[in-house]
Order: sequence, then structure tokens, then C-alpha cells
Amino acid sequence: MRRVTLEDVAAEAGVSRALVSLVMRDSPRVSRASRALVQEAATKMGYRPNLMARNLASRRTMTIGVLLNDLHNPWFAEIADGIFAAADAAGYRTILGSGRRSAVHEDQVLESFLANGLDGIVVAGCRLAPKRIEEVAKEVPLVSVGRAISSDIVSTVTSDDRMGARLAVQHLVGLGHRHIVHIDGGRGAGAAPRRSGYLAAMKDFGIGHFARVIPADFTEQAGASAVNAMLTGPMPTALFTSNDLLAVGALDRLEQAGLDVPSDVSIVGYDNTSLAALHHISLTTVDQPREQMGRVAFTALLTSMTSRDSGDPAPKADHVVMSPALIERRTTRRIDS
Amino acid sequence: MRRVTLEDVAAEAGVSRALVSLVMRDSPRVSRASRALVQEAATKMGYRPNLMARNLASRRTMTIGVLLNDLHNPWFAEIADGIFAAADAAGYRTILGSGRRSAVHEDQVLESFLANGLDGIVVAGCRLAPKRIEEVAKEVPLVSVGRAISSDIVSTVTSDDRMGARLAVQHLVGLGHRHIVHIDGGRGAGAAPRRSGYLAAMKDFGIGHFARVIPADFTEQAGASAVNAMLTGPMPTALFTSNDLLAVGALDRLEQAGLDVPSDVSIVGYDNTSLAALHHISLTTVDQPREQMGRVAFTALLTSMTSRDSGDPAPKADHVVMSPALIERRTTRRIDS
DNA sequence: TGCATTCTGTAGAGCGCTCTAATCAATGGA
DNA sequence: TCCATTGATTAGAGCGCTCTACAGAATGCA
Repeated sequence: MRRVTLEDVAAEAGVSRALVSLVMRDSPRVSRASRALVQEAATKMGYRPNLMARNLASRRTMTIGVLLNDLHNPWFAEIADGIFAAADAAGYRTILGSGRRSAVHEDQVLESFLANGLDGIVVAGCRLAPKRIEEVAKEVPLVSVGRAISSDIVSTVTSDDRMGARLAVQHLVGLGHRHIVHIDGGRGAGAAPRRSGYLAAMKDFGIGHFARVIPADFTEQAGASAVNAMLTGPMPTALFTSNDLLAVGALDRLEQAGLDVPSDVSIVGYDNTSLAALHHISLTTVDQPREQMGRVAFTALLTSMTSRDSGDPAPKADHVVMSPALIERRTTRRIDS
Repeated sequence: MRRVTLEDVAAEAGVSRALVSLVMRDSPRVSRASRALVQEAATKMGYRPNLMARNLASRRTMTIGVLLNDLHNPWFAEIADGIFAAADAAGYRTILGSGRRSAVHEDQVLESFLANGLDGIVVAGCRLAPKRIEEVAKEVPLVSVGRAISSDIVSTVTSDDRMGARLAVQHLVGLGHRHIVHIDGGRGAGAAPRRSGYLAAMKDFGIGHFARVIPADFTEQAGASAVNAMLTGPMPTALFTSNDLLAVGALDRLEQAGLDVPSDVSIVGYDNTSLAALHHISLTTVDQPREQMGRVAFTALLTSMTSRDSGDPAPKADHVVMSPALIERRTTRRIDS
């Protein structure tokens, strides 16, 4: 039950190995007749090219690796959708690795990608040190999506988180809110610019003195705790949280405390995950064009891969920043005055 | 900037290629002295074994492929967690492929796994025809998780969906409900046994005449529509939905119609996804031990892989069925009588 | 001391494919 | 008719590693 090889097909078809190889790769250099002959033999024998051998010999895999930081977060699934679409169109295979929210695992996955000689790598929401990411990028084209890295060898695709935060504040201010508190995302990807964007916007709208940041991280639990901490003092009229999970946690705790959202408190989340869209939650939030970000990330990677192929000097890394958009749902309301 | 190879390291260390190879594979057949010598040379030169070459030569990859039907569904992330844990412990690498909810993509991913010569494959919630899955299983050890397949070459790990449905009905009956309607999952994995389990349980509890199945599929939208359809007639006191998403959709539509859950209608979902656990939703649901299922799936795969290695006749496929458990939260309540 | 045994290390033939350069037949132009 | 050109095919040398002998040194035992 040995697997069928090129050689077997060649023997069956009565031609050379090289010719079979050419046929398998759709080379235009073979005659119609022999192409048909070989193809027939191949299908008859159930031949399937051995990619390990092919990759080894050709030194390319036509495969990219995508490192997702957390399989549990729908954000990554949507980024991946965009990458898939673009990679498919360009004839690249895609394999996924999960970082399991840990730098150690992320590193393992990258090592494995490298050892397998993949043509390119996309890291999504990667937590690894920028230095490490650059190291990898020296060996193989790499682009980072969702996490900004200032480097001229790794391209990045992000959305403008400062701007997103501003949109959130602007929306709330437009509804008459002044007392707007930010629940922070700690070390999560994008949390820092969202925080600073919030602070800047508050100041710009002349309500900087109301600004207040409650430390937390990207979990529902943290959102609930943050609200808990606020419950003792005077309640703000609005909350802007660094992601949707925080918002949901906050929402829950508020209602538990007998406060109504949005009558008593308005909430704006961030990410527009499928969670926010659930009618039962219906969270006003800030959207990033995730699928598009994935697509653009692949495009950037492709540029880098092809220029490396053609031996050009490494092209200057590209840093694409997308625009976020406010999605208004049912957790925000004009303030009763 | 050529990558450093075994040969380079051997030259640097002044030993043979074979010795370096042995050191890289931690063979006990090398002396302390030469091991140290080689390792030093390797790290100095930044050597990293080329897995394509290694796999080609050794005819094993120490890597398994995991095909996830849908990256957007948290169910898969949790199954994957279990597989990761077990595979790590056994020293296997794991790569992921997404089926993107389509049989075509699933097939592509499997083809790619095969062509890459992976040692084994786990398919999770795979929608491909059983016949096709068996075909693949003939070439490489394969186990299916979350989807039952009656075959004696592909092992399966599932949870007892009929039993899960019975638990749901039993819980509701225990709370005094009789008029319990089932919102169906259509062709989704597990939907059929849940439906038949529901029907059987209703009959067993002597309330078969109340049984009613509303056709739908595994989406929030379908849950809402199903409730919509019910709104015209007399409302049941309880709903058992084929998954959590359906439950959330139903929940939303009910509240929109002015009915309170659980005061007016109780709801039991299925899957115990993270969604159900959100405090804001707090759905009573049926849990499957997903992580454990993933772990067991890998174990079954490992059995199959090792016996294939040692040339034993293919072992009889194993069909593990796990027990579901009812998770009581806040969407069910004793009926007011 | 002699011989079997164990321990280390190495040569060299692949693994299944690609790729360059060469071969050979057919074609066309002068 | 001859030679350059084109088109189709092939030989053969790798790609970077593993693995099966096998060789030589060191050890044990009688």
C-alpha cells in the first residue's frame, strides 16, 4: 500500500519523471497529447503530489501561516475570513496556529511555521515582543494585523483606535453626556491607543476634568468589577469600554444594581463582535473593518513575498491604518436633562 | 544569507552529518562530549532543522491536522483546547484548518493535510459525507469529534445528544412544565439526535401529545423566527432549543413580544457556549465536556497512529460517547400553577 | 591476552520532487 | 540543402534530512 509517486505515474504513462512533474504543475511546455496521457495515468493511479518533497525541492510552499492569538475571540475569526478570501484568490494555502493567549505558545507556533518553510506569516493580535517579531520577519515575510509595530520590515494593518475612541466619546457627547468614564483594556491589543484617544477627546470636547479611567482587562469579569468599584461613588452617565466583553460585564453588573441601560447609564463598547450584535444585548460599539483588514494584510504579505522572490531589496514596510466606525444600537440614549 | 543546514553545522563542528542529525534528535547514542560540541556549533550558527526535509526523509511529521468546521463558533475553540493539551503532552505539533462552514473548503483542507503527509487528522463537526471521510481515513489515521460516523476505521467522540435532550425535558418536567416545544437545529451536527431524544423523552414522561417541533437551524435569527411563528397560537410554557444561539434568538423575540423569561416562558438551550454563561443572558443549557472530548479524540488518534506505525492491522475504531449535563441558570423556573 | 560486546561515529543511499541544461525532432528561411 | 529556431522531452544533480548498515575504539570477561 505504498503511496503512488511521480515515478510510478511516469512508468505507467511511459514518460519521464520530469514530464509528469511539468504536467502536475500545469506547465505550458507540454503537448496536449502527453498532458492527456499523463493526467489519465495520474488519476487512474490516484496520484497526489507529495508536498513535502515538492516544497523541499522548489523551496516554496505556496502556503502562508496565520497565527491567531485566541481562538475563543470572534474577532480573530473575522480577520481570518479576510485572509482566507485573499489568499484563496492568490492561490495560496492557509494554515492556522493558535497562540492560546500565551506568548510561549505563540513563539512555538512561529518556530513551527519557520521550520516548515512557509512562504509568509500573518500574526493577528500577537502578544510577542516586537523584537521577537522582527527577528522572525528577517527570515520570512511577515505582517501584523491588529497590533501596531513600528518597524520597517514588518508591515502592519490596524484600525485607528484613537479615532475609534474619539468617535465613541463624540457620540456620547452628542447625546448630551459629559460625565463619561473609560473602562480600560490593560495590556490587550489596542487598549493603549483607545485610552489615550479617550483622554484626548474628552479634553478636546472641553470635559477633560470629567475624564476617568478605570483599570481592567479584556474580560467580562473585569467589566463587572470595574462597575462594582464605581458603585460606591457618584455614577457617571456614560461608560466607554475598551472592548465588547467589558461592556457586557458592565451592563450586567449595572442591571444587577438596579440601574437601567440606557435610561440611567449609556454604554459604548469596542470591536463590534457578534456579541454586540445579539439583539438581546444590542450594544452600541465601535466597528473595525475586520474582514477588510485581513484582506489587506494578505495583500501586504503578498507584496513582500513576491519582492523577496524576485530578489529585490526588501521593500519598505507598509503601515495601513483603517477607519473605525460607530455602530449605534440600544445601549446609548440622549441624556435626560 | 542561505539558511544554515545540517551540513554547515557538521563542518563547523568537524563531525559527520549523521552525528549532527543524531544530536538534533536527542539520540542516546552520542557521547556527552560530541553532543556538547555539536550543540554549541548549532546554536552559534543559529541552526534550525528543516522540517520539510526531515519529514520527507523520516516519513513522519509529528504533526496532526485539526479541521474545524467553523472558526466563529466557540464550540470549536473549546474542542481545540482539549486537542492542544493532549497533543502537546504527547509531543505532537498541531495545525489548524478552517472548513468555513462549507464542505468544499473542508475537502480542500483535508486534501492539503494529506498532501502534507500529516501523521493524523481530527475533524471537528465536519459536514463532509461520511463516505468521503472514510476515504481519507483509509490513508491516514482520522478521528471525528462531535459528529457520529458509523465506521470501523474512523473513531468518533461525541456526546450523547439524545440523553442531553432528555435531561432538558426532564428538568422542565421537574419544574412542572408539560407544554414544551422544541426548536430544531435542522441539519446542524447533533440536531437530529436532540430532536429524537426530545420526542422520546416527551413520550416517556407521558406528555407526548404536547410534543411539537418547530423547524429552524443553528442561528439566532432562526430562533427569533420560530418564536414569531408561535406567537399567533397559544404559547407553550417552555422551549427547548437545539443550540444556544437559537435560545438567544428566541429569548430576544419573546421579550420583544412582552413576555418575560422565565416568568412566562422557560428556555433551555444546548451547548453551554460562553454565550450562555454571560450573566446578562444566563441561559439554562446542556453542557458537553468539550475540552475532554478534544482530549479523548487525540488519545484515540494516537492509538491509531502508533498502531499504524508498528504495522499492526488497523485497530477497530473506537466510538466514545460522553455524558452531557444540565446547567441550570436563570432562564428556567417552576411553573406557576 | 584474546575475543565478544558495547559504545560512538560515519558512509552513503535514499525520501519524492524540481530545475537547469541538454537532447532531439520538427519547422522555416535563405 | 543547410543551419538556425522553436517546441517537447529528458537526464541527472540536487533540496536537507534520516536511516541502515558498518567500522573502529573502548570495555568486559574468562
